[in-house]
Amino acid sequence: MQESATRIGIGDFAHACGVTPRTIRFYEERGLLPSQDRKERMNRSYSADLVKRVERIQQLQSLLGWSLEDIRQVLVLEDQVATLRQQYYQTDSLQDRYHVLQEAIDLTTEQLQRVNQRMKGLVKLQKDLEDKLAFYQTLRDDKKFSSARDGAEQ
Amino acid sequence: MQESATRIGIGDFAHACGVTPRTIRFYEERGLLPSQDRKERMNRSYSADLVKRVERIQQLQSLLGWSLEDIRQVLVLEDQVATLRQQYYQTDSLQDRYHVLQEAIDLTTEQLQRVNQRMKGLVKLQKDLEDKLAFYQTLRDDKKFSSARDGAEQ
DNA sequence: TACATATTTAACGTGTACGTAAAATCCGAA
DNA sequence: TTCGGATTTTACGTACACGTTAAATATGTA
Repeated sequence: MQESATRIGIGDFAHACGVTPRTIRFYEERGLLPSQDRKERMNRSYSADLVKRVERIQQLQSLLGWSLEDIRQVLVLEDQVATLRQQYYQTDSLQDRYHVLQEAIDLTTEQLQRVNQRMKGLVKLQKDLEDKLAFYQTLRDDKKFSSARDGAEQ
Repeated sequence: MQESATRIGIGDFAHACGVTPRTIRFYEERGLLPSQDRKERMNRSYSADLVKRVERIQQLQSLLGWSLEDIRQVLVLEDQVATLRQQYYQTDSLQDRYHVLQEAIDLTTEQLQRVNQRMKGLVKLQKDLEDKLAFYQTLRDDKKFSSARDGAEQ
């Protein structure tokens, strides 16, 4: 029964998220952030815990290269599960609960697969780069090059 | 002294790369693929080993989320080093060789840092997803839910 | 209550990475 | 040599993820 926690304006909120207000409104427009029911032209306000949600959006965007629509679908399902968790035993349809959970599991599994695929690619790329780096360094420190470098130093 | 190896048209080449001819021309236009010196309206032709280059472009694009301009800079430097490797001991300026190598090393190091950063993020995301998945599965397989599920099964 | 500053909606603009269409031209097989 | 499909250049179009501007309105402070 707490009074509404400290809520901040879109400027401070966006700054806390490391984005611009435009981005926040854009996310709301695309259904990634909850659209508040505010009276005509009333200003938006945010609780600080929503920052995590924006950070998660950026995470999925930069790390997995997903579109905002992809991300929205993930968030929607996560929200459903969160709701389910709150209403734990009071939910009307038990079948619905089960199905939402199953959907969440399927989606999360798919996400994990994508993550693992990326991981594989990244590991390969990492190895390639390390090999390349070692090769360059070998060339650089090669005696024939060292002598050249000596010549280059003054 | 081999005669020019089997060269293929842009259609087959693009297909081998898993992209469209438009993409190939676009990459050439942006300096990611060598612009061939062909007479007026002569058709482009490609040797199959160039496929690797396009695959590398896609790799950096999808795994690191780099822009084509970023990728171009990397490729240009790699090309310089490759050239250097060919001319190994016949290069005019030894200082130039050293500087190109040093640039390549710096750039590769920077790439590695970016890769490692992404890797960290991915590992974190992976862990989050695994935890989430386990949580969902626990909820689903919870006895209170199992009984609900039993009710749902006809 | 006056005022400075922040926020609002609406609309158009931007950069990236291509897609698509059209008309001319090229190239290889018959 | 002729013909049909592939390729050429040119140019406009598109999807995404915001940026920018402008005019009106809201909000916090003196």
